[in-house]
Amino acid sequence: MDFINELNSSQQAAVLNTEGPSLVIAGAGSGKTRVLTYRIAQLLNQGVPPYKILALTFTNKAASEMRKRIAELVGTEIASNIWMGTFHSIFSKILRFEAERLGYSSSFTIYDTMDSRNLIKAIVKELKLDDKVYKANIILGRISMAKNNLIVAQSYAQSARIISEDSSSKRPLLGDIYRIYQERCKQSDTMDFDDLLLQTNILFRDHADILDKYQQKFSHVLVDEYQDTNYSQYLIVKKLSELHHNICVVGDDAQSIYSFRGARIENILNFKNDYPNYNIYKLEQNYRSTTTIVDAANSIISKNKEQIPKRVFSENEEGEKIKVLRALSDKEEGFQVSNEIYRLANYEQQDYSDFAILYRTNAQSRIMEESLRKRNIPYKIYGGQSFYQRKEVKDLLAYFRLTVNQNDEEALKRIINYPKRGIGSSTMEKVREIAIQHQISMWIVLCNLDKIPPFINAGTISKLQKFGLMIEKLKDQSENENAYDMAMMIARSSGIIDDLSNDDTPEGVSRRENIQELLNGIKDFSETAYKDGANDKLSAFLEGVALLTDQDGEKELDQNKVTLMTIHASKGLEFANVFITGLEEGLFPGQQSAASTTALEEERRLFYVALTRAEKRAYMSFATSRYQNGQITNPRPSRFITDIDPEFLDGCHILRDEPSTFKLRSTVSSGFKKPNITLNTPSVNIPDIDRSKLKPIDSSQLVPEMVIFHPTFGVGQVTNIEGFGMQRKAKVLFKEGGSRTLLLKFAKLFTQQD
DNA sequence: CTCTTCCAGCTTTTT
DNA sequence: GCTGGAAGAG
Repeated sequence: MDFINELNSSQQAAVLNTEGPSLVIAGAGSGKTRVLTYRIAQLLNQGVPPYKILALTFTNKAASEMRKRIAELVGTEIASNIWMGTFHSIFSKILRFEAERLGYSSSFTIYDTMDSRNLIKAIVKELKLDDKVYKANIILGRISMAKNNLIVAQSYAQSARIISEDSSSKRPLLGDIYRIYQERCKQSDTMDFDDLLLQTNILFRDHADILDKYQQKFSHVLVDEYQDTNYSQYLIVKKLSELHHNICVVGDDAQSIYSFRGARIENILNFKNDYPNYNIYKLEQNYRSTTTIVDAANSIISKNKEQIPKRVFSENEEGEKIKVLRALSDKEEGFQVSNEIYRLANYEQQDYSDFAILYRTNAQSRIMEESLRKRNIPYKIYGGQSFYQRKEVKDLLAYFRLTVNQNDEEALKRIINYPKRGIGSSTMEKVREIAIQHQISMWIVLCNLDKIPPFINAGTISKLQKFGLMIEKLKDQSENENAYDMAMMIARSSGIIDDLSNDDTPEGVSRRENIQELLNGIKDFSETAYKDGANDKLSAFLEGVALLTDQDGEKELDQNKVTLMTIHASKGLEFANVFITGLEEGLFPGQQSAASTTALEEERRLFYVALTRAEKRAYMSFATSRYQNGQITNPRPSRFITDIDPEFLDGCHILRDEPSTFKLRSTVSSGFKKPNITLNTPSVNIPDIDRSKLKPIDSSQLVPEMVIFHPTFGVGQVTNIEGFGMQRKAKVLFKEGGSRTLLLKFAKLFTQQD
């Protein structure tokens, strides 16, 4: 094991002490992945069989990266036998083995977030509830949080705290929705993402023999990014390692940035209580960044209260100070950033791939993009819609899902009328009604249309039957044909290929390319599986693909392009030069975070993540005026800039100028711009209009404070006008119905005749 | 049943 | 400023 000598002493300790509970605190840039991979290699060297090692990550990317690096140390064959993957993929594998115990079949399909949301919308509609109150996103969020905390529908309905929360938010029936949602998932033989963890917990809780089997099986459990685990994940890991106690968690509490999706920083903070005889290893030497960057990052993160004590340091050169850039507007911010990139690229021979522009929200990317394009700087935006989220890809995948699992209701609803077969929503509502009456899935209804009283006219019935027969036939063939042949057959016989080939717009061409890419991927899968003697059927492909997101990032990364991404997406990456943009109060830290200390601490950790991405140079930029949601705002510079010790900053004098500049600016702007009124309650002060004397008014004549009449919303007063031409909008406070923004291109407005 | 029109909403994101 | 969904028209 020569590689041990490449490690520093704390890294060595973390790699070599493989027995008992271990907590590895891995500061930013401290060689975390290296320690984790070497530790696994060390276990293998000690004679632990690869199939007894369970290594859990959050992303597929992290898992495949680690597998690759372990393969370099111990060979592909051994590396491929380690149980290494995301929480979701590993436990969906186990759930498929044990599905019958829970009342699912081993070929259950997986609902993505969109499927879950659509199902909730359908349930809200069926219950005839107001979808303005029962908003799908809120309900989904509540259900997801409940599941992540192991609160099943039954306990949800019994919890006093939850009942009072839901009744005070005027959603007393949320528990019923949760129960029906879960029943429907079960009936459809589907699990959502949270189920993969929740059902694993239920499996281990209710079936001691199964828990015992996996406790025996996994002699060593390792968890990456432990600070990002939620309660459900925490408990699975805890139970699995109860027998051998060989649990090793790696993470950095200072980089916990996912509480909004259920992550609990307490899991890592309280590790010492869960495993009192634990060993702690602190990887504190940062090999990535200059001392300036590391020290500046320390100076800001030290303001957080809840932390595991550590002292991250760097032995690299001091490097340049962090440059602060002030811009007059969001556009100018983009201009300054791209100018600086242009300068460094052309006069200091830096590659474009050495730059990253980071931002808090995706909405900020557009303006950055525009300024880079004007300067002819090549760039690549990460994030946004991933390949598997695209409509055409999801459509084809829905056919695959239905072929494998006919009860998959969301897949059925998605494709029964795509391509168009004349089966509309009213027909589907009838089918759903029958399904509810008989407590059966919609697919069973489709299979028994002949026995059903004639609610539906004969023509539509035959359309439904034709669709059912097509799926039935595909199902039969899928048991013999390989995934690729099946996929081609489905793409053709469903009519998807015909439908897309009629579209020669750029979007249509891109859709065809995406379908082709998916088909290529399946071909690859089939061939590899056949070569390896593995299952090459469509169902096997689907099991793997349901939990995939972007994997095609790698080919793009080696191109010479500037990287644009959210700070969240940048976690784990590094760049020579990093621009942290939009450092303004209300944006970063966000408006929402200002109220609570914990939220603010998380924003601060997010800032810490952003800053520690930089190897050589870091920039922090802010604008004194910015469009947010189509509204112009005059934000103040972020506290994150002012909180950093000024000795690390270059150009912080512009901050000292800021208060007066800001005051001046806001006085000037208030001279021509009325403050935005966002009251939801009608104001009594709006004068009435004599509705018998109305005359139409052209949008160009509209001015703030004018009282107008809208055919739908009635009398209101203009509070704000903005935009030009087609985009011109007016914000109007109506006597009844609160404030609304009207696009003047469409709105027909009237005013009183003089 | 399908297409157009008209808004409302809007952190972060993996699986 | 863009997108997705709902409502209303064809």
